[in-house]
Amino acid sequence: MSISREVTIYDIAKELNISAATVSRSLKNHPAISDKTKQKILATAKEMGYRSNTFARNLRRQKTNTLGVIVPRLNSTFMSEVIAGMEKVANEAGYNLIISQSLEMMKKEAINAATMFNNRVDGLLVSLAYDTDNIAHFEPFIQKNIPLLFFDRIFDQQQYAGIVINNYQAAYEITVHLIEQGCQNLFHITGNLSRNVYADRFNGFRQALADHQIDYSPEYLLINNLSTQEGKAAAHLLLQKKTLPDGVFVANDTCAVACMLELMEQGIRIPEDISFAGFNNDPISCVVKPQLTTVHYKGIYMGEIAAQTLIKRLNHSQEADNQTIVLPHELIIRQSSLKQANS
Amino acid sequence: MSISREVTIYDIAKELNISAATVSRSLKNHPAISDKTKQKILATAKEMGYRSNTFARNLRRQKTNTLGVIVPRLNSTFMSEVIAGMEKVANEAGYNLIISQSLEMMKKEAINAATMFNNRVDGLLVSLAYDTDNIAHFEPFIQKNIPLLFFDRIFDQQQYAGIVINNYQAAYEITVHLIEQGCQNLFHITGNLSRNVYADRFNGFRQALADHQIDYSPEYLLINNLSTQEGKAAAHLLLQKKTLPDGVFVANDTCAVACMLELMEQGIRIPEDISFAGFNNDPISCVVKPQLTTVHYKGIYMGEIAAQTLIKRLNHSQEADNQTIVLPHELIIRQSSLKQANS
DNA sequence: TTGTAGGCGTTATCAC
DNA sequence: GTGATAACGCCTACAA
Repeated sequence: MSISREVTIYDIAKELNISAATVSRSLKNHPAISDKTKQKILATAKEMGYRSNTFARNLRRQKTNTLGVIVPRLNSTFMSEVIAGMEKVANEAGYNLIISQSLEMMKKEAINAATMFNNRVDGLLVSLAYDTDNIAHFEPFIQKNIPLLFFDRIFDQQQYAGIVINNYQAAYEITVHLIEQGCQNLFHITGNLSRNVYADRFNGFRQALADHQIDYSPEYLLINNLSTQEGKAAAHLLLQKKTLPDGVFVANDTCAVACMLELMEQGIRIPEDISFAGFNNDPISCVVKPQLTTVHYKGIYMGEIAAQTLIKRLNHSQEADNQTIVLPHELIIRQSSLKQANS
Repeated sequence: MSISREVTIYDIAKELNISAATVSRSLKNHPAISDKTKQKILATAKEMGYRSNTFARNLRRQKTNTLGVIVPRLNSTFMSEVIAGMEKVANEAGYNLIISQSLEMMKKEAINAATMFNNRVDGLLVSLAYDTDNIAHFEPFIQKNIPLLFFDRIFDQQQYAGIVINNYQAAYEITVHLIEQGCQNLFHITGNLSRNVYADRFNGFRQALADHQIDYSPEYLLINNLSTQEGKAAAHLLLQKKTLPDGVFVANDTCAVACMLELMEQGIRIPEDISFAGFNNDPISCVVKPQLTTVHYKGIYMGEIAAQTLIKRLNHSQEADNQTIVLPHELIIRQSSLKQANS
């Protein structure tokens, strides 16, 4: 099967003995063209198998109708929900999504950003990598006034627009809940404290302790990458302590569940000996026994809002509000993972 | 901050008093250009903040370096792994990924396909929607000889290239395993039988029964959308049966776990009363108690292979083998969900 | 209401 | 080795 040349507006024009300009206008439904001409052109276009050439169009209009997305990892429950939400909104608004993952490395994030820049994305949505400590690699976007929007893992809330939840508040609430269940000896497991999500959760945790006259010591903090492996390791670390904590708040569910299961394996009773709380409301959190108390926030929704906000900024150009948007969260109390309820 | 015009190869040419052609060649490291000139050009290009214009390039070369991906849903554990794998391979090979979801609707799948076509993707990766019963909407790709590759949920293995696992074999094996554990009264829950994955799993199931002289009756088959809700509903349906099955094979883990949990809620003992087996090795399958026996196949790997295969076809043009590739799977036996082990 | 013409930034083909 | 030039397909002043 030979690859026939693409049909262009010139071919249509020639076929109908009119100008290419008229064809171009008709195809975009320009008001100045008579209905009869339009009709005729649309018909022949379809008949000849015409499809508009996005590049020529982009080249001409200096616009791509494409949004770039950079996330730490694509294969996490939360992130896949976010992406799903973004795709939905973008698709409905006629935008395409170019997606890439930094694999939690600032270096790859920078490379991805450069690729996005060269691909002339109209706007960029970013959730930062684990070790990103500056955003020089996004400078080109800022300088060229290409809308840049962070979500979830944002950068300097004051200076750069972002979509987040109130991690501080959520952590505070869930810690208070643990305290109200009778925990006095609380432990916190979280990620890199230079990422807003983890720093905020940690601060919320500390404040809750302070507000309830519970001492905090650095001994009660463990920083790891929040993976299943590290959760398991954390369990063993806990077991080596002189006094076992009676409550553990982990900054994500994956790690919380891994830690919980390993402790149970080692004979610790949950929640009788230790209460647990996680973060994210991952499906595993309600399947595990005992079920895990956690913080819920809707990934799909965050993705939708992020895409909407970016697109709005694209349309209304600069004057759109550059505020950081804080989405709601919700405590999911699952009594079975908490002390009081079962004792 | 004013948006300055983009730097082009002409600007560089003018700056250095050479021709644009030379600049173009230098930037692509053409061998015919002297090292000295190259050096000079590269330096000024960087200095002037030049970035190549993808559209102009694409327009000229009739190639986009972009792969399209259409999946049923982005927010499933399996699919996010697949996408992660694809992104990795594509990225390394210098391709971008445009991703969209059909939300399990053939109609949306068709719209997405049209968008991909208009965006001139160099190739297309597709996992079919729940209700897709023909692939007329991919005809334009086939006619234009644009490589089209199905994965996981493929179409007519004989005629169209695809990446799959041997669903038949996997289902056969897991069913035999249930039988070997002592199950005599087996039930199967699966999805739309016009999708290869579900049809094949069903056939494997039936063959295993036949090979072990176990009767099969349509009463022992339930077709639903394999969601959590339907899993729960399935549990109640089972409870209404005159005789409870002693083994259930569900075509995915999500539904299997939901069904299991609901049955346990209703007082059924797993695995003493009913053995369970699922499919996919979703994280929840090893967190749930009792753990679920299941079939594992690596989403990331499938994504990588799919992208690699497509890109290979892109490079070696037509003569590449158009065979369907069957990837390995693995039975994950978790004794606790199976009768014999505990009884 | 329609047509003309020039340019968007690159690269391929010829020349030299 | 390097330069001139002509597409690639579309859009949009400006003209008619």
